[in-house]
Amino acid sequence: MDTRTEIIRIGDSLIRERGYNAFSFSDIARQLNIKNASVHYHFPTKTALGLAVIREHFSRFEQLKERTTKKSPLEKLNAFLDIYTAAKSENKVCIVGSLVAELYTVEPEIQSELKKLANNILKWITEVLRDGKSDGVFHFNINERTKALMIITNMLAAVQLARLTNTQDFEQIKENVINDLIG
Amino acid sequence: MDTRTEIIRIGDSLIRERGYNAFSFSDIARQLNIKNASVHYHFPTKTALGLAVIREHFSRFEQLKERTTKKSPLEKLNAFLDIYTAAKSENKVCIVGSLVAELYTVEPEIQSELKKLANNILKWITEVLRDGKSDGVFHFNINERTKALMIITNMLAAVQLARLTNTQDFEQIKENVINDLIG
DNA sequence: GTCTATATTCCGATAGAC
DNA sequence: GTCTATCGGAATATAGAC
Repeated sequence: MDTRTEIIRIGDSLIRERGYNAFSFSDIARQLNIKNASVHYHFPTKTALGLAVIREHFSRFEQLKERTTKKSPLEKLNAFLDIYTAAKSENKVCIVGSLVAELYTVEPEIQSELKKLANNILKWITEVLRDGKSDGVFHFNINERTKALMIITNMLAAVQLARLTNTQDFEQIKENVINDLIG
Repeated sequence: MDTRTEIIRIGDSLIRERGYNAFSFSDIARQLNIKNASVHYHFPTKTALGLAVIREHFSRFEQLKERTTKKSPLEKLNAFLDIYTAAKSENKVCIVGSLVAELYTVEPEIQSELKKLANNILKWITEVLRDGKSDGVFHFNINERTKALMIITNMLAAVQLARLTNTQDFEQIKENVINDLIG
């Protein structure tokens, strides 16, 4: 794999495990057995790397949407929830939940890119819920956007809380999100 | 107010607004018109200050519990939700949601104190839900601990997401948490 | 309890050789 | 594309005067 891609992968990992302000180019260099300055060749500034990391998540989310276009709303939702299961298994939080805590310390470009990502996700989940409801598969009596917010907040904070309470709590929350919707 | 208390107040504010790794003793000194070294007189290390901030929240939570001992479960829950409303009004996140994102960058004492706080909150909300259910005021069909987790994750992430999506989203989530329980 | 001064370390970033 | 070397700045922390 090329160095640029590896840098993004490690950067993402460090941000979601330790936070944006806690990682340095040296951390990445060390893991790749190259020098600090070499990382700067690929990403002149930390902001440039931060943007690339968010855009990687953007791209993966677009792929998830494409991959599931012809699937059922339930399958779509499950594909989305799997993102958090993967994060939890590595004891990482999601990119939104990580960067939002440090939002006012990062440059405006990163802030606005993160907002775009969060709103993009919210919009898609809202549509999935609407479709699932008209199919008669999902059951809820509030507007779709609010229901989407309830589910996203459950999952986003579930991976965060999993670091502090019981390991099984994450699975309990995830299971309940689905059961509440289809039960 | 004495300097020590002021330092805790400003430290808490900075942690919840910008994150633990993004604030410095100089930030606090500047706001108090004193010098870096004077802050170190009150708190020899950043870890000592971080611990004091968490313990301040611990103490406030204990006060909330005492203050509401004779109140109804619904009033207790509302008092708890008000913590997040207050945070949201200042565009801050809650102390747990802030520090958990940087958990693996802080010293073990802070990690363990934060775990104690989170589990203490979870335990109390679980009991409040159990009481409200036996009173016939709260309605839900899953175990109390899981329901408590659902509510806490909703609120914890609601203040975080409020930084990225619409301002009204927080109120929508809060309203739905209550309605879902009593409706 | 606050100050000046300073030690140490680390970080983001750049210049220029290879 | 990676290296060595280095700059400027900021952070945590301490010593010692007032």
